[in-house]
Amino acid sequence: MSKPPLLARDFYQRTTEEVARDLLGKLVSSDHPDGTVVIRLTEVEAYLGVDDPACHTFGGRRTRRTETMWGEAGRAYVYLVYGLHHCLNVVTVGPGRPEAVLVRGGVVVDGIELARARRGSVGEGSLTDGPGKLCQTLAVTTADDGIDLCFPGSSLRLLDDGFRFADDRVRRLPRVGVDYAGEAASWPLRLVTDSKV
DNA sequence: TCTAGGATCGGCT
DNA sequence: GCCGATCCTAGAT
Repeated sequence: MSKPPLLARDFYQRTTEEVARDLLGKLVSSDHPDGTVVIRLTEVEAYLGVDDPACHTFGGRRTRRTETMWGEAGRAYVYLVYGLHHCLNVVTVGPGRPEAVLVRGGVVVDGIELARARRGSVGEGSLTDGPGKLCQTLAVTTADDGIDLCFPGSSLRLLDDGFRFADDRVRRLPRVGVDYAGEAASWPLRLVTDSKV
């Protein structure tokens, strides 16, 4: 496939909800010694920082884990949930505004053989239909926390090949797995598209 | 130090 | 549809 341009820093330096919407349809490219896997994003969730009870930085929490979210936009925030699954996020806005977009799902558009090998014998549809699975497919771990997604030499990058989902293909739903966040659990910050690309 | 709980997944009923 | 795995993180002591 041809080589689509990198998303520039200013793409991420907007409101988190704008970035989340525009991330749908963009490409995530992951380079490792065993090869490259590229996916097109079809599902994301916005996390709105210190005023969002579902966000790791709610109330201004700043710890070693969340340090990346407090920094520059356009970097990867990777953490471990339930002790065994990784989650990939994209830091938005800018320094001092610890907000991010959680990457929940996509479809593999390049490196399908490697993706299958990493995920074991599972059906095509279940390759990347969840944050933990997606990280396994892209071989993303906490070692990738803080990576600059705008830097051409990074092993993890976000690309724009010009594709965009039409507004009528984007659905806004409540976020998943954040019941503990009270009313915020029902905020429609989960953006889903149908995965037929 | 110690304790409680989690931005999930896959297997089982 | 329900439930357990599994261990890191954060906050309390």
